Amino acid sequence: MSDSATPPAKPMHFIRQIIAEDMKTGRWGGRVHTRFPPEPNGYLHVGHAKSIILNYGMAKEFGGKFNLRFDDTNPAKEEQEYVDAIIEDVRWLGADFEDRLFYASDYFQQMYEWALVLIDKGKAYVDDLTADQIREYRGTLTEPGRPSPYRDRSPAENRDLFERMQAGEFPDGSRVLRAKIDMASPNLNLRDPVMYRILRVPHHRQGRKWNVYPMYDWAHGNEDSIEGITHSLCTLEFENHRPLYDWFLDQLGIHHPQQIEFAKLVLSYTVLSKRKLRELVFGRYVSGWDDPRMPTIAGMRRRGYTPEALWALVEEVGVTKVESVIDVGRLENAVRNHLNRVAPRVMGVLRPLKLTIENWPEGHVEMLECVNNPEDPSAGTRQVPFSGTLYIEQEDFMENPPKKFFRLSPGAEVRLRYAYFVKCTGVVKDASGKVIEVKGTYDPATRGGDAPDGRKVKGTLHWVSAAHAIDAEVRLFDRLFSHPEPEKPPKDAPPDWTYLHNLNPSSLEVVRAKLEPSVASAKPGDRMQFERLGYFCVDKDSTPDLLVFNRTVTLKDTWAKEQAKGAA
RNA sequence: UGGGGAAUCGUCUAAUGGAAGGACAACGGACUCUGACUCCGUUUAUCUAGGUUCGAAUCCUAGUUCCCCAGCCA
Repeated sequence: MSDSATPPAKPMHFIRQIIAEDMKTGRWGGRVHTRFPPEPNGYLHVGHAKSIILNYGMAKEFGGKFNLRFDDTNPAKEEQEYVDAIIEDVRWLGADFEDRLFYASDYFQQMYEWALVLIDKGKAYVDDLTADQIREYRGTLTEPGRPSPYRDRSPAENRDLFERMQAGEFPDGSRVLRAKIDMASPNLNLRDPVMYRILRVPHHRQGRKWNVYPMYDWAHGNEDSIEGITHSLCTLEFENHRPLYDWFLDQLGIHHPQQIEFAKLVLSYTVLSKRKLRELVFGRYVSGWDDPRMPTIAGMRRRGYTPEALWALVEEVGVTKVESVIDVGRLENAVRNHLNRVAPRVMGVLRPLKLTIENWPEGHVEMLECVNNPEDPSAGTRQVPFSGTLYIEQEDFMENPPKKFFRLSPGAEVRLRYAYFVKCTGVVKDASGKVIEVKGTYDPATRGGDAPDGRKVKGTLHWVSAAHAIDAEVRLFDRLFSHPEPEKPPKDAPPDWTYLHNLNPSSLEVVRAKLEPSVASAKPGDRMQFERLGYFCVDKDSTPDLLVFNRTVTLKDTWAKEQAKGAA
């Protein structure tokens, strides 16, 4: 086998395998057509990102098509705001649905006619039982259900009643249309599932045209069939629904896609259920759906995560039927990996400490050349001003340093990145004894950062020139929850315990930072590395007077880890 | 106590009867004008018990654990 000519093959996860096999046998006439079918009742999160990337990725890989389809079958819950947000998120991920933006509600007429077909075949009936009665008649997990007294109405009567349901003659909840399947089935989904309910409310796209709205199980296969979907990918909890998906399509005798279930992506240190995400937003625990601490796509985008990183993560964790929890560290790592390659570097000081160079010529300023991205020579260089009054990071100075502290301390010499070697000669303290200024001297021979005498220093510090630095607000984020599985109650949980008790009280810290002047022209959405600190992204809250940054993710910090070990 | 799924390093994932491999994490080291990146090395796994086989993560039998299902939500 040749070595270099063979690109690394993508892992043959089971869905890729099924599709590859179908392509080989020509099962769908050489077609692959997938879809992402969100309900517009909330924002998309990282779990949806997996589904989007999987669906679009398979279509793309096999030369097929991908649809975005809103499953807007429940007007009571759905809103245009969510439609708009979802479209933006799907596009941002790079999932190109071209002109195939669809709405389930556009198929309501066709579904209605198909329902009449089932009625005429004696496979569906109108039931007058109340919701409670239906539940009671359904039986339990271990006992079969009983037939509704209305189960054997004639097709003619059912047709009349169903048409009058749609005509608005009956109140909400008074009747439903049910499929006539098997009240004794061990699969509860097959015990005469409801196909339509009366909901005399306006639909966000259809207005008042409909008084009956289809249920998921009835609608979904129809939608897939109408669009010519070949592989209908969904999550594990729909496995129990597959027999019903198949039953409806078989009864109708229409195009019948294959439903395939996979395990959804779950992340540690966060929650992903729509209900809980809503609660975080509307309970004001976060600033909104796009709060950078949220696992929503909008939140991740605002925080500075990239689509490439999300794609890499999804490819790395694979696609299986095993329910698993992905360590959020893997996501962060994927983000670092991508940003390391593409993010320009700048210097910024998050917690400024004044450093005065005592032997620096009064008023003198030098422009120093700094590399924009060592991983990408084509990114070039920039000039950064250096002077005798600087800011360095507070944590880069210690008056009484521990062993292996390579940074500045009295008598120690360090390099200021791209600038000069500096030796600490003293400190200035305030009345409380806190160090408020560090004094030092520089070695003029080390301009650019190299000592001609071959002398080495262990530490290199980032810095900004005080007179030239710009101020910025920087938002530092920590995990929203302090527990890897925030929904899991502790052993001694009080009765009123909820996952909100695991909210991390210090997930947000805001600091005033000093940044090198080249950053002044940055625009919202711009991403960059602050050297030695992490990756940062300009936030939309920025004003002409003040840039606001979100810390996307820190750099790996083995020194911090070392210290944590010492502290423990 | 019905039905449907799933069990492989700490985590995620390969293997399709023929040497249990990779990624992340952890640990140790090299390199370094970012304690970053990169590179090298180390530790750690087939749910259990039987069986078939020259050979089992894979096949068979019995069991165990976990997840999903009793919405007029999707």
